[in-house]
Amino acid sequence: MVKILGMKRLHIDRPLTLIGMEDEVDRLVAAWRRERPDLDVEPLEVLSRVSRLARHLDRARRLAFSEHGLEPWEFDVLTSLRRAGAPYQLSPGQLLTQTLVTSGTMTNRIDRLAKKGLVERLPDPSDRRGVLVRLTPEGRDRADEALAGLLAQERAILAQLSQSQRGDLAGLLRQLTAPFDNIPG
Amino acid sequence: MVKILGMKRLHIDRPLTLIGMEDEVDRLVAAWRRERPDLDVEPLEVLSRVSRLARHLDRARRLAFSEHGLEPWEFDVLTSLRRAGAPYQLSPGQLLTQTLVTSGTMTNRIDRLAKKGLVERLPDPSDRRGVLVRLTPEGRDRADEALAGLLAQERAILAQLSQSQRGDLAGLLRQLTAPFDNIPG
DNA sequence: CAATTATATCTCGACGTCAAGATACTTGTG
DNA sequence: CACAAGTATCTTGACGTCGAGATATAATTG
Repeated sequence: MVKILGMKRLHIDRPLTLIGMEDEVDRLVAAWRRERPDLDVEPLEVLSRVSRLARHLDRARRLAFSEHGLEPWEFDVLTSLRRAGAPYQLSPGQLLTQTLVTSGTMTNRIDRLAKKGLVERLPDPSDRRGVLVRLTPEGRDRADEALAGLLAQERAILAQLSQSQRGDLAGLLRQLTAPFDNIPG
Repeated sequence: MVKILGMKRLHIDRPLTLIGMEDEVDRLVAAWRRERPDLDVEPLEVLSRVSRLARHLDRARRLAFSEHGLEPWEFDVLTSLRRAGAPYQLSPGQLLTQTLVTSGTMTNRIDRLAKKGLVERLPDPSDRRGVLVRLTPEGRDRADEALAGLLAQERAILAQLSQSQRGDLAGLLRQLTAPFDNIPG
């Protein structure tokens, strides 16, 4: 790599063959530096990796869940209810905020889960506009099984990192997500 | 927090009020530890944050791009071509692997971009099955503008971290993405 | 060189999501 | 208490994606 005196090149040359492997984002960043040497594309080093990794995780999860006959979106809803604790019920509105989807989507999801017998809709006794969505016993079991499978898969992916690296990574990511999660982003 | 002797509790108590803010995943993990104290949910600390952050980034990007009259998927395709360098052309197949979508989706995307005059389809002179997708001058300009906007936004998000933290984060993420990007995941 | 297999792209129908608006109920105000 | 504003959920239509299969061309093999 060419050294350019006086130019802000804050990233450090890494001997990739020793420390780790090159990834798609390294290639992407190199391409931008070639095509747009006037731009500082350092942000992509972090945020493009986040997006791409998320994409890969989606695919991997889809696979893991299919072994339990669940779609990712089904898992999201069922586990939100499961986490709520007995009696495993939340309003559609509470489910919205947890799953980051719109209300139309959630109505549709609840419909389909109810048809499969994994949740049931109950009238909210304290607000007649409202509804409560409750996990059925089968829904609860399916959620628990799928969670165990997911964790096994995720542990395998994270085996790339040491325990302390995982802690560091979680901490750094928290710093980035906290503004979104706390300020109504 | 309760201390449980003899139990593997590898995460470290952090004084959140001093070091940073709690995020949605902290709440999620706390809920699981309450509902399923038998499970080790540590993997979620990293990978759920990756997924949720990616989701937030999608939304933020959508906003940034809309100022330039582009959708995120349009940006993905246009910038893939832009990065390729002059004459800014790639086959649909090359675009597939860069954007992680299926061939049916890419056909559709190219159709729509061509209708907007941002790309054009040319026959591949060396393979009559093939097609080349080429950026138009306007397509190139739009890609460059949108990229500048995106980088500005991402820099703002990353201002949460110091320079060295950004470097650390990029490195840790690379270790996780490299297996997906190199082994045909 | 014919037959087979592989590759590149496109077509098409099903599906999930979103955004905007509709409906029904509740809360706050005077 | 009446009325306006707010809230919770559902409905609807447009849209983008996927996945399986179709078509056309290339590469391989005997």
